[in-house]
Formats: sequence, C-alpha cells, structure tokens
Amino acid sequence: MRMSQGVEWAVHTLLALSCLEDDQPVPTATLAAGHDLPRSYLNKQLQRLVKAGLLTSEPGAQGGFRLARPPASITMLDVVEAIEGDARLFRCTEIRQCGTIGRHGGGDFSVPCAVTNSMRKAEEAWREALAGQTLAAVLAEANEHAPAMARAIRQVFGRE
Amino acid sequence: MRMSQGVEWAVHTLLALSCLEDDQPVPTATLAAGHDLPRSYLNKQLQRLVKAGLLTSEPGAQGGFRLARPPASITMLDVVEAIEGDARLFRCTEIRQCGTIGRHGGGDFSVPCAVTNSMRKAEEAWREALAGQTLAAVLAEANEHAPAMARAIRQVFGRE
DNA sequence: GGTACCGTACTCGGATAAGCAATGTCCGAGTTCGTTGGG
DNA sequence: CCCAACGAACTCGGACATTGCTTATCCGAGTACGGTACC
Repeated sequence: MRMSQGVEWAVHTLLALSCLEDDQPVPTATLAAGHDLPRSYLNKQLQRLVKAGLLTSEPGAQGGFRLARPPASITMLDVVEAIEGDARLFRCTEIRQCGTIGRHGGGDFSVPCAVTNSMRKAEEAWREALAGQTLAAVLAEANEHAPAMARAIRQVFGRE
Repeated sequence: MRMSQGVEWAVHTLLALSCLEDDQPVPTATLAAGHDLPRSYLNKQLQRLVKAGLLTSEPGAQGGFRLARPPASITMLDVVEAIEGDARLFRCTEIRQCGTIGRHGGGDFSVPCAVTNSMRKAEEAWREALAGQTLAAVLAEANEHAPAMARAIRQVFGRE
C-alpha cells in the first residue's frame, strides 16, 4: 500500500507553476528538468491533472501547461484523486457472506459490513485532512524555509 | 494505491476468533473455510499477525491459531500495520533538492519538505482514526445486524 | 512593401514495453495423538 | 492392567511460481512560428 510517486511529482510541479506570475504555459521538458524527472512519464501525470481540471494544456510550439485554477482553490485531495483515482483504499469483497460462516451466520447483508464501515471512517478522516489543505497553504509553508525558491523558479523557467 | 486484500481477511478472521469463548486453537483450514479463502495464502497473513503479536500459533495436531490479546486491546491500526507493514503511504524522495529548481532554489533542507508535512498530517489523521477503533467495537457493530453470527461461528468451528 | 503560402520545429496525447510488489501455491520441519508391544 | 516406545497424521512455517499494477518509454497527431515566393 504505497502512494504512487506521481503524486509527489504532481504536487511539486503544481507548486512550481504556482510561483509563476504570468500565464504563459510551461512545456513538460522544462518542468521535468526542474526536478530531474523522466520527461515522458511526468507528461503522463500532467495529462491526468488536465483531465481532473487542475491544469490546462496548450499544444504546438510555445505550448505547455498552466494552472487552471488559483492555488488557493486546489486541495491536496484534488491532486491525490487526480493521480490515484477516486477508488477507496479499502475494497470490501463481502467475504462476510461467503464460506461456512457466511452461510450459517445469517444477518442483514443490506447494511454495510462493519469492517468496511470502520475502514471507511478512517479513510474519510484522511480525505478530509487532505481536502483541508490547499496548494496555496503548502506553498506558503515551503516559502518559509526556502524564501528564494519562487524567484529561482521564475528564473529557471525564463520568466525574469 | 489499494490496501492489500489480506487486511480484510485478517480482520474477519480475528473477528471470528473473538467470538470463541474457549482458548482452543483453530487451524488455518477451518478459518479459511469459514470465509471461502485460499488456505495457504490466508496462512501467510496469519503468520504476519503472529509476528505482530496479535495471534499465537500452536504447531502439530490439534494446533492452530488463537488470539494473543483480548479484542478490546486490538485496534484496527494494529491489524493494518501487521499486514501492510508500518511504511507510510507517501514516501518523500526529496525531489525538491533535485533538478534546476533544487539547485538554484536553495532553502533549508534540514526541515521536512512542506509537501511531505502535508501528506503526513493527513496520514496521521487516518492512523488515529484506525487506532481509535478496537476489534471489540467492530464486533459489537457487526453483532447488531447479525446477532446469530457469533453462535454460528462457534458451531461451525465445532465449539458447541 | 505587404500578404498568403509552405515547411519546419516543437508540443501534447495516447499506445506500447519493462520492473516490481502483491497474489497464489507448494513442500518440508516439528509436534501431538493413537496404537502397539512389552513388563 | 499399566507404561513406554513407535508410527502416522496433522499443523505451522517458509521457499517457490504467477498475476496485476506501477513505472518507464516511444512514436504519431496537431499547432504555432519563421521563411519565402508572389502580388
């Protein structure tokens, strides 16, 4: 049970895009070089962010990606769901209904399984914690310990 | 990012063992038949529960597994960690230090990455929610909608 | 000189392989129980 | 009749294949820009 590495890449890439003050798109190659990531694979993650409505893409020369929404309206949950999908961590296969116990135990199978309920509660706590943190908040915390980063990004991306 | 199916098996198996009132061990074959699970693979999960101190095992004829602690002192987090390991969902690879941005951005790399902090907070909320639910509580909820289950389990396991 | 056309370079996008962990299966070491032979 | 030794059956435990997903890569479709020929 490990989160895809693409989530880390996506968040850092979104943070970098958040530091830009203009709206010019940034190509995958530049974003990948920004953190030494494989270009083509990063591109796949960015495509997912586009499908989720977090980025917009521009084809052709001088094309690339740009934020579709302000960082304050993008939550960590948005990013995780964009990359990982909205499937839940715990998938109930209803084994309570199977086997000798399931056949002889009876019970009301229309109500959710107690095990599933328990797992679902914990997962909701996780999702709420993710939804409560915006990209802007994470960026603010990052800037505390790396105040020069935003400007460096603009320079590396050829914005200044 | 999907939780191993073994977690579901482990919880249901622990619940079944919680319904027994004596301390006689139950072999893997019986537990597997209880929910129509592959016997050998379930055995692998049970081994992990033994290593985690949730079960004790008895070799030889009339051997099997029994609970090592009362259900009220076993939390959902214990079970998840026993099966999945204690590794965190999000693994930071410190890409903030890599690439053109990492090299030019500077900043204090001794403090944890802001992205990691954000993910860690959410994960802690998840773990606390899991730790706040005991096996006994889940069993109580299950008994509400399946009051005959406990006795059926004892019968199927040859206890009555 | 201005404009329309064309070629080139660059971009995203999805289709296509490789690696690794989760899943599933098998056989061996060890223990208990029943049996049998002896006292 | 009681006890000890033996054999067999049963159990866990870990080593060995297989599947699915994550990771990684490549090439094609489409677009913007620069140059060039024409009006």
